[in-house]
Amino acid sequence: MPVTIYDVAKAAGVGISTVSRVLNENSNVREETRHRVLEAIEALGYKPNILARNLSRSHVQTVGVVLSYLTSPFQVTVLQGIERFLAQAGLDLTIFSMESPKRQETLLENLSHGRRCDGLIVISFTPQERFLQRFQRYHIPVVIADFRDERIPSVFVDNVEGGYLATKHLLGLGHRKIGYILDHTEPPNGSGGNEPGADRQRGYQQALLEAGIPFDPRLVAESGLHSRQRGAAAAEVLLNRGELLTAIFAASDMIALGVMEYARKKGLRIPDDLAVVGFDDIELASFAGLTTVRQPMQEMGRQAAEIVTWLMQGEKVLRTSCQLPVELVVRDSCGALALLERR
Amino acid sequence: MPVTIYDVAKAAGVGISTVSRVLNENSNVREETRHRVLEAIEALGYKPNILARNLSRSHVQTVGVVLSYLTSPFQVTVLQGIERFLAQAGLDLTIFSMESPKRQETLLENLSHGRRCDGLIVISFTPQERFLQRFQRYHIPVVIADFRDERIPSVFVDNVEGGYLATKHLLGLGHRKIGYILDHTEPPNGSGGNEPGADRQRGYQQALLEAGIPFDPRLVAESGLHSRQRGAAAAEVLLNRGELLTAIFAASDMIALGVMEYARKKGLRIPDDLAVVGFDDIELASFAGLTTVRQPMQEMGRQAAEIVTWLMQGEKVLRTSCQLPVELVVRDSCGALALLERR
DNA sequence: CTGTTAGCGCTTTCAG
DNA sequence: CTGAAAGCGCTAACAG
Repeated sequence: MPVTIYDVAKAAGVGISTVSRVLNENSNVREETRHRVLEAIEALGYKPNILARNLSRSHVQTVGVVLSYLTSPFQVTVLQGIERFLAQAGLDLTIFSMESPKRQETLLENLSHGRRCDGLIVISFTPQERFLQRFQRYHIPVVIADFRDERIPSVFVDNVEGGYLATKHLLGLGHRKIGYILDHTEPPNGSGGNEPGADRQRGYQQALLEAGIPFDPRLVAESGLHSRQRGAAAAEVLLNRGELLTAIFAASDMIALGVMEYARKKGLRIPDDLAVVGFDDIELASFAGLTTVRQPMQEMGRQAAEIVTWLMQGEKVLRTSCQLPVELVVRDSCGALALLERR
Repeated sequence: MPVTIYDVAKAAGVGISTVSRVLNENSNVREETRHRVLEAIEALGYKPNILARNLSRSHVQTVGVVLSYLTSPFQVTVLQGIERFLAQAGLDLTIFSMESPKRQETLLENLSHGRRCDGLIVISFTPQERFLQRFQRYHIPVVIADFRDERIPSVFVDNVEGGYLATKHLLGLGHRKIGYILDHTEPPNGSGGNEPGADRQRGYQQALLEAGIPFDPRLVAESGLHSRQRGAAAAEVLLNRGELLTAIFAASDMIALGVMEYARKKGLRIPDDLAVVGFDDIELASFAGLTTVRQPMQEMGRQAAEIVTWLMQGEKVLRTSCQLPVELVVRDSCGALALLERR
């Protein structure tokens, strides 16, 4: 039923390889022949069968994106950047969501020899060594977004700087007791790389240090996840430890939003009673009037996508890591009012 | 280099078709033979080549999802439901984002004969007839989520009911001048189906009618898109038409959020000066304290996914449309206070 | 420049 | 139950 390359060849009075040549824009075809083939293609409404082409070329014109949650606005925004780039590069994008660590295992297991995609982008985590090796054996390039890993190409921001900026800002407003909430210190699976949350804490501590304020571990809490619920819970823990915080820096906007909700529930006014700074600058942050550290999420995705495509074409990428800038975005959640009151 | 079915056959001392049989769990294999093959597979670490399998079976074990914006929390949530179902069904999910109408054309054009996926789910719009025909010719089932179209299987909610519920609620609080903001009345491309925004308006009008309030077209505005910016702009238009609205019902939470932002900017207190009701119940709505009409977004995706997979297996789906329930979720954005003040 | 001929690795009749 | 053989539709040497 479907028209194949043979039909076209016959109709054009040429061999199939010639048809193949014009299909693949191979130059070695006389203009006239080429024309005849094109006409036959047009006349028959021929469309090459991708499946056959894939088998023959042994690739699938697809890059996979592995992310933990489709519920994370941050990750989805990175995904957007990836999608845009891939779309205009003519590559398909298939997504793999690994909601549980166990699922992550089986997922990477499959992907690493399944040839379901020619390249892979993982967001916000780094695969275990054994998977990395397997991907390498199968020549499937992997690049990481939002996570720094020396072993493979990664695109990330300067998290230390981000944490520093946020804390510095709070300090500048007169705050002395500043809490910090991160997702988790240790990566869920014990692989290499630098956890963004931990890096941001470094920046936080550095700013404190410069301001001559001793670091107090009782002012930091872990939320586990980047969710409002967890953020609120962590805020509760922090605020009930007996230390009188006047500000909280959260490792993500989602956590910060949770902090804001908790504060609201407890009748704490923001920023008067509690200043809050987030991280990421997801769309919601502007609605909530949240001061935050902006990451170029889309750009992060775009770059990651660009790098995999290079790698997929066999190009050696020297600059194996790519650091993007962060930027403080000041909004209402830590008004200058706080400054006056506290001095 | 990679181990093929031939290697396994040789190692197990059988023919390749036997290996194929055990691979595909075909019953006609003696238990002992089967065992031997399994061992060979294990020993060699054999993994079937998906590309070859795809060509042979002529399918790709993938379903495509076409959506307009990855920026829409609503669509992403539906996507989540789809992803969950597909993952456990062992199917891959590739996403196609058509940010512009022109891109939609080329996308569907390609998809419809590219055999890049075995089934398709489109979110919030309906493809033009010619594409539908082509998909049918190529036996690629298509199902729609969040849009009703008689021509193909669709999963949607009772939008009229939703609009009715929202308006009724406002009416019950004592509001008489209730505005309505929808995205657009006419579908971007002139294809069939019922626009949700228009249906919700029907419910709105019906509630008004029952309350004996004449419908005033000056109280409805179009935002064009489901975005905060557009929502705010529409609110401005509405609020400056000279009618003294006390409440606005928005066709989506994003629009409602925009309304809230605009109100905030203008110093209007919510709900005291202006009550707001949204639609969807995206995660943000609860943060914003927005009263809204909840759609079972994940479930919508799940059902759509379930239906395509049935169709892909060649099953005839009789019940070509599936309507899910909506539910009013009351939060602060239209407090009962309004009732007292206005009476 | 162009046609012939092997594969790509698996599924699937069709005989035994 | 099992093996041989014929595709699936295209790409890519390899000869002309």
